[in-house]
Amino acid sequence: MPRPRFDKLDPDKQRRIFDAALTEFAAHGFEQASYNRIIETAGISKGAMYYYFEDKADLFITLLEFVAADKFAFLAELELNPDDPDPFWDAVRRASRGMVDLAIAQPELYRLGRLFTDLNPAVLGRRGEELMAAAGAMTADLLARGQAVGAVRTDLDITLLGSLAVAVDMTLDRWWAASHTELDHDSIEPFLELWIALMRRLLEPRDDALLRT
Amino acid sequence: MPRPRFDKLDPDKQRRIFDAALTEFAAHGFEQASYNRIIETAGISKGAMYYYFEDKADLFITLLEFVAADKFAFLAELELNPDDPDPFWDAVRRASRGMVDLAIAQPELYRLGRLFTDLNPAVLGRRGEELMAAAGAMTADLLARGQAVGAVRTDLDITLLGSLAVAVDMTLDRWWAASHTELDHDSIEPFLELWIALMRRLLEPRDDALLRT
Amino acid sequence: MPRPRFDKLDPDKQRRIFDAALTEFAAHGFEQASYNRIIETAGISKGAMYYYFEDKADLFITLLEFVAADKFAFLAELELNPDDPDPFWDAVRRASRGMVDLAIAQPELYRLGRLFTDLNPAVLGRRGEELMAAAGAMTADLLARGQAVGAVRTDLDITLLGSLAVAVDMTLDRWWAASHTELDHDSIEPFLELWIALMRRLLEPRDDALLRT
Amino acid sequence: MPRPRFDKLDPDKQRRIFDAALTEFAAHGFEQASYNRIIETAGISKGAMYYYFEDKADLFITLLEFVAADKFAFLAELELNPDDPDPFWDAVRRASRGMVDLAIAQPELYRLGRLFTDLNPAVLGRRGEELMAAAGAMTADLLARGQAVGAVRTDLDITLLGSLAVAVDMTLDRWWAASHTELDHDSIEPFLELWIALMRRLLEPRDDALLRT
DNA sequence: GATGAATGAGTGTTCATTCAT
DNA sequence: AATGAATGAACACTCATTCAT
Repeated sequence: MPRPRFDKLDPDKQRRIFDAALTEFAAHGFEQASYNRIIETAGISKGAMYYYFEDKADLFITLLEFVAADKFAFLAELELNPDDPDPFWDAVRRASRGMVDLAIAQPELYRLGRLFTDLNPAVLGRRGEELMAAAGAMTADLLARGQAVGAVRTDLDITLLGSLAVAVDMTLDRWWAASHTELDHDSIEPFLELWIALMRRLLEPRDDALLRT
Repeated sequence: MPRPRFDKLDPDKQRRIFDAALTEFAAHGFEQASYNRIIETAGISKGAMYYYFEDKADLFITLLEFVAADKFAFLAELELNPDDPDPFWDAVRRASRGMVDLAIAQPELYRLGRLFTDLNPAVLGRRGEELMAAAGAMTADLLARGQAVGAVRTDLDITLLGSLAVAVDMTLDRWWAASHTELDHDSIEPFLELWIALMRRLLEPRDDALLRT
Repeated sequence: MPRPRFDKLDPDKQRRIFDAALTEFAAHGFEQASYNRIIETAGISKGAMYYYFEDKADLFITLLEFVAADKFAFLAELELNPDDPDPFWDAVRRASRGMVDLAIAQPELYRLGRLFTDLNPAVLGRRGEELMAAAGAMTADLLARGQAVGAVRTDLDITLLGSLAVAVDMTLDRWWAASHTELDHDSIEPFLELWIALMRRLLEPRDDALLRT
Repeated sequence: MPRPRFDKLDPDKQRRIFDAALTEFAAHGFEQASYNRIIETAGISKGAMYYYFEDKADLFITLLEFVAADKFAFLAELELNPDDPDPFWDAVRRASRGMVDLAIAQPELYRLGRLFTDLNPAVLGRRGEELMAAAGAMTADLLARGQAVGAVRTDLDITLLGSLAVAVDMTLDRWWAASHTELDHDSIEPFLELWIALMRRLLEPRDDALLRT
């Protein structure tokens, strides 16, 4: 249960809990994170924590949901015209730049997102699966709109396309992070170009059409 | 050090240890795996285990090395002619089929390999880094040979290409495993065609050349 | 940190913990003492113990601090007149008798103090060093007051003088304990005379002045 | 049992065992030393080690005996004339300088000696007590000869005098080691003067004679 | 609503010693 | 005379969670 109680909690305590959780989860991942440590850092009592959250997993996905909420907001405002793929790729580029900025400005938050995609959804139970499904649906929605304007191939399962896009995205991020430890604003633009170019390679329609599953 | 003593151990016990370790690591990953549980499952005494392996990490990478040993053997026999990319892709297809067969026949072993690519090399110390470096070198070697026959683009960092290939590979595997829970031999061939087609999209030279890093 | 929670603990449990710790530490020293054994003897759960004390070292120095607290209290009340050494030696004699009484009445507590002087401060971290420094400062203070009234030589490093006094003290204690296994009140007075006489030999000013370091 | 077998062992192995033991014991003390580590460092088999030495304690005191053997050799050659204390103190000074040289040249060996004096003889059993008694007898012998020439007071138990001398010795050593981390040959001579002066204070006959026990 | 004391199985690892070969 | 495989209790410490108050 999302524990509606938590919504009514003193916002300051909410923030302290989320901050502590974010730091701990970002630093150690879900399984290695210590719930005790989070509770201690948040400066909240153990009983209270278990009053607000069922357990460690509950806190984790509540945090994820909270963070994910506005990540796909831009989708709602995205307006595209049929047969003109370019605005679609521009939107993708803007979204992508948003992620890069996030990675620089709030690396912990960014790491949390990464954690989520790597995670075995089973350990988080039904709510985890729901969240994953929601994220998948968002991606699928974006891709479907790309398909509508002819930017994205239609010969493959759209969830597979989504997974591939995410995988390539994460690989590029890791590679970029590894080769640019100091944040280097000049290299962001070319990186985004590379990013888009690879996405287009993967996603654009071409004459090598394959099985539709 | 893999504690050379282990080589001389009664093969039956060797197998029991490897089996127990494989099951545990495949099921929980390195960090979450319980060494105690492995020891208990293997039916060996604690002292004996520490007589054969320095610690949990030692067992883990020993197991990985053991498994990885023949994974890239096909590379040695790979002979290619200049300006003829097709044999390269055939070789890639054969290697890929080998992995798929493994995933079906020995899913735990296959999962172990997956663990490896996700792993933070830091937790395994120098030997872990060496193993990762070796795997990276193998991939880079394969790609370099692809470049030599014109099959693979030369405008990107070769380790990035390798990471992308691995990422796409794993995504496809996961997707295929998810959609074909019952092992379904008929769908393997089209899956491999898809696999190759996507790899070519990513890796083949084209006129969208980008930054060389 | 002595985990302030401990102060609020049921006094009976406090005593059981301190008793168990005192017995174990006095019998085996810090390193050889078994924290598990202490916990078991105290009849407390493992988690509870770690709730009250950070770790084995924390319990140990908390115990030491507790014991040391009133050991040097007499110093505060010590009033001496210039150029009259005798009251100084009387005070020293009284303090010394206090230690001897302690050794008879609570030998374990006494042994704990002994442990402390032998201890390598490194194993206890900063708090250990602080405690040792405090004890050293107390000794130095006492000696400095002895110097002020002409009872103590001024030609040697005061910390060296302190160490020598402690060493001679401990040697005498050991010797006396060894030769008087049954507590024998009649022999205490002559022992104290010997004690003072040897201290005077070591500490009093004489014409054999040496290097000042 | 001193395990006569050990005497017949290949001298090279003897040395390897003693070297390994010396290093380990000097570094960690008797209790914290790891017998396994010694065996491993010595490059000898476990079974062999237990063939030569009953256990850890047996190795330890065998090593101590071996080391102590020639420490008091100078006593045999010491010739003194009645009523002339000076040659006695000269001999003491020479012996003392020998110890200082040892501390500089072979600090591990020196630390071993220190270990011994600090040790609770109980943990080493009867042989340990014998060794302690022997060392005590040597010291007593030296002091008795000092008494014979009027250099040493005769009003105190000679074993107490010995213990005091050892305690002061060790305190001075520790202090000197602490204040001269870099070995500083110029400061050795004044240190020896201080050493002798303090010993004389403690040991010389004076008119403050006390109880004879 | 909220506290924090309490649990005890769990972690990975080291230990001195034994004994069949 | 010598090997080295094997033991399993012991070590200090962490864990997520419960529950009486």
